[in-house]
Amino acid sequence: MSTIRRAYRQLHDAYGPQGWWPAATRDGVADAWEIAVGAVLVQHTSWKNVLRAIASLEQADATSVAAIGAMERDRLAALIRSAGPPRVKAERLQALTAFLVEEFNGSIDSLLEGVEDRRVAQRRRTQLLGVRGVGPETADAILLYAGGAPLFVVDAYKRRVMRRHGWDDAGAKYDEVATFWRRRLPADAAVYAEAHALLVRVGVEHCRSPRPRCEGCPLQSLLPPGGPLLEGVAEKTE
DNA sequence: TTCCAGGCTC
DNA sequence: GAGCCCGGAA
Repeated sequence: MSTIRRAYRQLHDAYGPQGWWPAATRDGVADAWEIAVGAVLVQHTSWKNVLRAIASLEQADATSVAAIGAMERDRLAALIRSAGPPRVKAERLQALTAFLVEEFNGSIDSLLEGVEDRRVAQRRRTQLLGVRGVGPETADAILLYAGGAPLFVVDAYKRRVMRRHGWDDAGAKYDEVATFWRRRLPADAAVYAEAHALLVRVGVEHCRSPRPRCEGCPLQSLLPPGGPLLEGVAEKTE
C-alpha cells in the first residue's frame, strides 16, 4: 500500500468519517449554493468565522443567489464582515451570482449538472476559474462538495503535511499535487471529499503553522526517521 | 513571486 | 500588536 493510502486509512481510523461539507443552514443540511458561498468566504479565513458570516446572512434572510446578487455591495460586506476582508468577499460573491445568472439562469444546480463526469467537471471548472475571485481551490471545493465532481482540492494544509513528511516534489504546481493524490486514492469523489476533510483536520489540529504538534498526530508514524522536515530556524517542533 | 485584505486570536 | 486564516490577482 502506498504511503498516501496508508495516511488516508490512518486518518480515517483516527477521526472517522468527517461528513463534509460542514453544514450551517437552519435544517442542518448545506445546499449547493451555501457550499459555494462558504467556499468563497473561507478563503484565507478560519471556518469558524465563516459560520458567523453565514449566520448573519441567514439572520437577514439573504442567502439566496438572487438576494446576494441584488444586495447593495456595502450591505453585503457588512453582513459577511466576520469572514475576513469584507469588500473583497462581497465583490467575489456577487461576481459568482452574476456568473450564475448569466451562464446558468441563476441556478447553481444547472452549473453542477453532470459534473460527476470528469470531462464535464473540467469544463465547468474552467468556466468557474473565469469568475473573478474563484481560483483553483475554490472551484474544486465547489464542484467536489456541492456537485460530487471527481476533483481533488489542494490547499495550504495539504502542502504543509506533504512537505513535512517529504512526500512532495518541492514546488509542485496545484494540478500536479491534485493528480498526485488522485492517482494514489480510489477513483471516487466521495473518497476525495473525505480525504480533503481529514487532511484539513489534521492540519488544524496537528500540522499547524508555524510549528507542528506531532504529539498524538495520526500521521506521526509516517514521518521520516528524523521527524518532520522543517524549514527555517523558526520552525521547530514543540 | 509578490502583494493584497481585514477580522480574529493570543 | 503580530501573525494566523481551508487564496486570488497582478
